[in-house]
Amino acid sequence: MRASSTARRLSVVRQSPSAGDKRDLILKAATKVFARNGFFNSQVADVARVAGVAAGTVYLYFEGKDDLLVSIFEQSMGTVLAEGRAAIAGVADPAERLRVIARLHLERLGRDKDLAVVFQVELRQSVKFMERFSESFLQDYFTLIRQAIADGLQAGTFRKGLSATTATKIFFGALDEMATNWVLSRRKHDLRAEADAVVDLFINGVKRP
Amino acid sequence: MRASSTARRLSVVRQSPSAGDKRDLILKAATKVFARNGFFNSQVADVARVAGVAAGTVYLYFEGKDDLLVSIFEQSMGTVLAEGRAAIAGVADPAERLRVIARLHLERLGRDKDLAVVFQVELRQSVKFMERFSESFLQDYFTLIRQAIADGLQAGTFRKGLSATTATKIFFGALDEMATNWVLSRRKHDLRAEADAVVDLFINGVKRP
DNA sequence: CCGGAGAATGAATGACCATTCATTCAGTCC
DNA sequence: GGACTGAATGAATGGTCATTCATTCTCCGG
Repeated sequence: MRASSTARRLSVVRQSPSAGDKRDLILKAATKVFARNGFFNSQVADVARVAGVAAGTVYLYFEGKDDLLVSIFEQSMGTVLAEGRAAIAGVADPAERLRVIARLHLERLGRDKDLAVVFQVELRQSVKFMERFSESFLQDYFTLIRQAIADGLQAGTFRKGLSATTATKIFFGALDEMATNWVLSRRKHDLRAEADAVVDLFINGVKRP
Repeated sequence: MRASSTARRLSVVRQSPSAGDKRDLILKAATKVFARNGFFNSQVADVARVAGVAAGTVYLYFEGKDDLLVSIFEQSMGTVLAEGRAAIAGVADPAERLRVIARLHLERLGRDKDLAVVFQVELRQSVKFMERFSESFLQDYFTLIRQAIADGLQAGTFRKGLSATTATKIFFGALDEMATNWVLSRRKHDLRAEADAVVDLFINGVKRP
């Protein structure tokens, strides 16, 4: 977390044909290693070994150990946000838009257990880390959700007087807990299948109508 | 996380008048230090200094650094569970019981920022830690919630066909996210005040009736 | 086939810190 | 007051890695 050099930028500039591949390779290895041992119990050398490169090579593509974790987050969130925006682009109904988001959210994590572990557990290392994440991509993700809720309020399909911000946190919290629970539970149920239950409960509540 | 000796048990047996006090003192110091630096970036020596004792003294009361973290969790959860059970004992209405739980949950964390940080961030260090926690006290906490929901289903005040387990995760997830968000947000709103919003949304959903 | 440039290597370095334990301290009893 | 006991101390130890960088490898143009 110390350095602030240009390693990443350089790696982008590097023209060798397999440069991007190797970066991805290391990132994938890091995801696996961090997921299985935890970030602080993982050695950079482990990541290198799993990636099939020497320890020093990691430092050609990343600023240091911390940068590996940060990069996993940034890369995944970048993809997720892009996919999310694309997926809801054509969906007008706010409730339906929330459903799309919930499905994407749980499907993505349910597809890659290691990534899910890193997201649900390893990324929450320290307040400093989390504050940093919360401020960037995660903020955008929250905005995606809040927008749908705000639209529902605007359109009058959602109850008046609701706080969009609070509802957003609750919606995200519900999804987040489903994912965490899945990561920690021994018996592996289908995470994706739970998206509809979350959305349904969020829309209708538990009370008998 | 290695040893499994009897340090803790001994400290309970110890008869010196201030033994319990000192253990608490160290635990409180650990909460503060872990909250501010993160568990892995904290040194046992820091905890000792804040507690006003020598480094070695910590080992008279705890098995090691890990035991500090585990003990913070166990002590707090023990209290919370006892308080929670007592508080809902006289409350018959399931929805009202959920309200009591939500208030207690957010009030307790809102009262002690350091404790909140440790619970929302530091305790989620690694899957190994979390699995261990999930299996013990947290399981009991979930049961507390699930029972209220099951009762609501039984009584017919909650919608038929709902999965109590899923609803429990969603309810807990919502509370959990409120707490995490509070911990990470710069402007300190009143966490306790959000309990009602969570319960209300959980009961009624967002849709206009 | 040679020279050179960029990539990759991995052994060596230097910090860092949990834990131990020989020593000191403080209180109690006779 | 002196000997005993358990509590507390904190300097020393040992092990663990992140990171560096001198060296080796690979590949390409001429």
